[in-house]
Amino acid sequence: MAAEKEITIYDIAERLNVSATTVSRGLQDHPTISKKTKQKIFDMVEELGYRSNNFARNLRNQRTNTIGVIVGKLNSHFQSAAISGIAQHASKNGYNLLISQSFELLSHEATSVKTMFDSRVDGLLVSVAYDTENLKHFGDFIKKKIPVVFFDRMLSQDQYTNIVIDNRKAAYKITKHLIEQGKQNIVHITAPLVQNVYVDRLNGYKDALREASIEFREENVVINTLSMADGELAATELLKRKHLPDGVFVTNDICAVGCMLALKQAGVKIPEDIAFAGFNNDPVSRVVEPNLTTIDYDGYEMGEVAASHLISYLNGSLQSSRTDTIVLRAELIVRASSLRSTQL
Amino acid sequence: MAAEKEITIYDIAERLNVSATTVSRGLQDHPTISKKTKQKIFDMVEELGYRSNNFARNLRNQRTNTIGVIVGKLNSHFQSAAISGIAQHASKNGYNLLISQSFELLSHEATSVKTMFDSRVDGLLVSVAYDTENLKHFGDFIKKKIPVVFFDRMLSQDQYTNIVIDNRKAAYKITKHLIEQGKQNIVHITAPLVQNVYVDRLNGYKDALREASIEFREENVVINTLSMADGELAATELLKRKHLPDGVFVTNDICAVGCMLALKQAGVKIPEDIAFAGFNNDPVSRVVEPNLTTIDYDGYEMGEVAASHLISYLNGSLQSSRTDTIVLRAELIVRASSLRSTQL
DNA sequence: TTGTAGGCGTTATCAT
DNA sequence: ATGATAACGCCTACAA
Repeated sequence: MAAEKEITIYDIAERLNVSATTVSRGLQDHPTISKKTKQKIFDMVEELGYRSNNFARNLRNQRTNTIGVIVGKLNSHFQSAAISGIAQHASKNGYNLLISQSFELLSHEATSVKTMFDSRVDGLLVSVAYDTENLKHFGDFIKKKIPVVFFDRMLSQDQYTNIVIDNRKAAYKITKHLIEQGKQNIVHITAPLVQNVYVDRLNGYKDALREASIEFREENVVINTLSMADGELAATELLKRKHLPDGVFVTNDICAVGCMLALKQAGVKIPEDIAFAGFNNDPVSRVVEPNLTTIDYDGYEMGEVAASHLISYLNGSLQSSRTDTIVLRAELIVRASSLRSTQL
Repeated sequence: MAAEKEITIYDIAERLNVSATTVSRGLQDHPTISKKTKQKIFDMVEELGYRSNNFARNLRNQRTNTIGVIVGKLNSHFQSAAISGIAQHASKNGYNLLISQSFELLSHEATSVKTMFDSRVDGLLVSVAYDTENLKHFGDFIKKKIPVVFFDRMLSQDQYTNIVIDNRKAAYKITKHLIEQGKQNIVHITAPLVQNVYVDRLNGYKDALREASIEFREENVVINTLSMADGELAATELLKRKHLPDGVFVTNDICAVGCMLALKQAGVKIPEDIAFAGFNNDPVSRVVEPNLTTIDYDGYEMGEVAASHLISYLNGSLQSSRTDTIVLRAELIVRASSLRSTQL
């Protein structure tokens, strides 16, 4: 495949009548190389169109300058925003990205982890799959002390760094808001209670109920995989109930929208009959009618923060504190889907 | 950073009392190595937890097993679906991905191309930026005969392979549909007419007008960057016109939705006053009310096809035909935003 | 069927 | 301030 021969530091050295060592050092801005020599080197680099060979360098340096990223699905608003933030920060710092998706399945995730390990990534950024219950499959990384940073979802405070939001508080705030609108029988639609994300949100929901002296009822918690179709299914289930709920808090905007649309089609008035709240501030939340009350948090920022922490570890500036938990901002955005008509 | 020493083929060779050459060959399933020896090698690989070092291999082999991907923005429905498809196919074939975004700017794109070149990717998959007018910045790749495959957007039939849809025909079909609904004064909202994608869609739009003997009018073409906000801006502009259009065909669902929402807020009835059509079948097209008529085409599939073609080149099975243009399926999806009320 | 030897391009060590 | 040398781990002519 390769046509012409690649220019190496030897070619430069030869033209300049210096050693390859000098060229190598000059390229790295080593202090012991004179300004004049460095200038000559850089000029020759330009002239010959030299590009350094990462493989030789990585082979020699035992590091790859590559960060592995594992997410559930690339094509969700939140995840792709996070990747975008990661990509931005990584490329700014000279790191390449190896991206793979788990399709929200532990089995795929484990395979990806192995691939990443075999590719010798310098570190890993992960948002775990729905059904990931423990972190055993990251054992190789622990053993080799390769840093792993989890973002959005987390399983353990102990061994890893996590970048998250305060899910419990956010869920509390949004549930409280629904209660303040006069709602008493609030259904909570969420994903399997494996991830802290969903456990915490459920707890926040319970906190708000408790505060308002509303009894928590098990049947008001609906579990699915938070797709739009799941939202529609949930709607048909709700419609069969003897007592319709008067509020629904879904842990994902897309699913909330699916549910809202199906209920509307069945003649339910939103927010009068049932008030709605979602989570994530996905663009669709401003398209659905009425606009969806939600929790806003910034995937792009979360990606940036996760990448910047990982890179700090890699650069040695944060070696000692490998188990931070960083909590990012998340805020309630009130829209028409949850407001009494008098407020509209 | 690295703790314990890595296992190499030499370690395996030593334990087995064979040469490293034999191990290397065994690992590659070379025909001249006996079945028995191969088995012993694989067993020892398992026992010692050997993983091959890509850097050494790449250094030696002069290829990277890495594919570069450049897209406009990661966080758009279409692009992330495409990446998802690419990632899937690439990983299945043992290729890594280097992903970067141009933010729809030629300047960023050119930088990315350079980075990719310096990273010595084996090939490139690109969806060019809005303002990319020529492919000069891919010159290094041509010179070195490194294959580049363009998807969705394309600039030239000659030097590269392109994976596209028939944009002209799709635009023709959807415009014709609007005309069949009785619309005569149809505005076309699109991106700068640099990309074939937008030129072709404009031509399709014109084709349909011509066929119906409707005069094409320059002022009915609105150019922006197709964001939701751009759609809102376009709406205010339309509202100022002496004669409101009775139909709008936008080359992107997100922008169409922004425009629809703003018009609705101003009291315009859709589809009675103005019928709407979009492009891409983004999920929001089924959320907005009325649901948006659009053109469906599959980003995931396009990504897969693009990746599979590139990989075929790389594997040598397609060397000769480096300039195919593959046209994928795209179909009209009619929804309420464009139907006369009698049809509803 | 297996082994020997050299090189891919870079950088660290030790020397000058 | 600069150089010679070895090593990173793998692959492949050539030899046996």
